[in-house]
Amino acid sequence: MKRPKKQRQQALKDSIKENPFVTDEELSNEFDVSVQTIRLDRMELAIPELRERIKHVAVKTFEDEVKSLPIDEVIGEIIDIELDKKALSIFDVKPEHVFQRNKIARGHHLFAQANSLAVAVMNEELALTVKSELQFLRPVTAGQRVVAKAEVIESHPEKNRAFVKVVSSVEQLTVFIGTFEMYRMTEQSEGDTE
Amino acid sequence: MKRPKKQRQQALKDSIKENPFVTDEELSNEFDVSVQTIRLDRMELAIPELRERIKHVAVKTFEDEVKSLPIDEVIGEIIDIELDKKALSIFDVKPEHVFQRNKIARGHHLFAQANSLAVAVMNEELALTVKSELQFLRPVTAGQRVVAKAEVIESHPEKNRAFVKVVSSVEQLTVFIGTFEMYRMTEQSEGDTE
DNA sequence: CTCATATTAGTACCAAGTGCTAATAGCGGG
DNA sequence: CCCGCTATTAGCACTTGGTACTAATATGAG
Repeated sequence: MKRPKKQRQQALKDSIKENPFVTDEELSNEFDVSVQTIRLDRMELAIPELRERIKHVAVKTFEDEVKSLPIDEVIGEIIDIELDKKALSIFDVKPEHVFQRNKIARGHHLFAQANSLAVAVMNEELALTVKSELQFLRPVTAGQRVVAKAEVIESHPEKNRAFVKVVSSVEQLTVFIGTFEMYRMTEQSEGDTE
Repeated sequence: MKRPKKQRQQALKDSIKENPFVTDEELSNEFDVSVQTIRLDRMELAIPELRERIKHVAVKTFEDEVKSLPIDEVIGEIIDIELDKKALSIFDVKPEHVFQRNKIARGHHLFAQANSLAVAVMNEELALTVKSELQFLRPVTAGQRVVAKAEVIESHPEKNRAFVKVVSSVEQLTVFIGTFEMYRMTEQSEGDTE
């Protein structure tokens, strides 16, 4: 017979993690054991019942929602902003942001934080990035907090352009510098083909 | 007597919106009516029961979570790769990648695709981006497929440096150009799984 | 074979409901 | 004052997805 109580329990854990909305009965079909066995497994693994799992997820989002809504599409949390002048955001580097091998953050996360901030600092919400130059000066690793400071260094409202410089640092040490040429999409002006 | 059926229902709506985790019984205390009245009210207002409300919130977050995860590893699907020479990937722009207002893809996704590809084309997996210059030539919208072509244009193995140029296009039309200066983290390459 | 563990079955019970029927309250109009 | 109407309340059966517990049965290892 299938001896794999351990395997089943591992698979069970994975399965529930992947889809917390699954009932014991569905699981019992999936693993071809009785519902009771699933229940025993859950007890041993200290996995709560469906409703508690769902509630947990819901509570989490509900709490997050308050935080994430105002900033919506921004990577990193905006701490301070002075429209058309400067802005500041922080981004905590977590394991999912880094290369597995050396724990160094992938460049596009730093870029995303800086670019989001550059977009946010513009007085228009519909700002697009036209050009940018980046320097990745020091590697950033998981667990570090990156503070990005954006500054509008040149503004040409008549041409719908502005230049934003973003400097990101970890504990006072500069890790990234980017300059962004931004385009303001006032009204429906399409085709920013440059 | 309190005539306010309408007021109560309005208050009920607000109350549930503010805290979806409240049971009918709690509501019946809050409004000093019977549980049945609360139920009738919910029916009239088409407000689902507690569990369904919670589930709804949970599903919403869960989907968001899955969506926001893929900014993890390689962005875009690598179609063809010739190490140290060139590589090609495609990236389908989906609703979650664009600004809600004008459906234009956020810059960091294009960057992420290009940067990921630049990293991938390097013979080392532990390649870091040092500098880069980007041009966002045309807006890309949801539903479009971005094809990125990376080419190693200069290689200095002795200095552990290489320059990669990435050109991204949608239907033959160039939308993005980026040049990346990459740094090889050679070290002594260990077990190369992944 | 025997013993422990694993699994299954079955029962009672719970929370938070739905769905339904029926009783009652309150009040306004004729 | 009674009629009729809506609003409210009560009560019961049933549902989901469980918990808690007991008991029976497999199954495998020593």
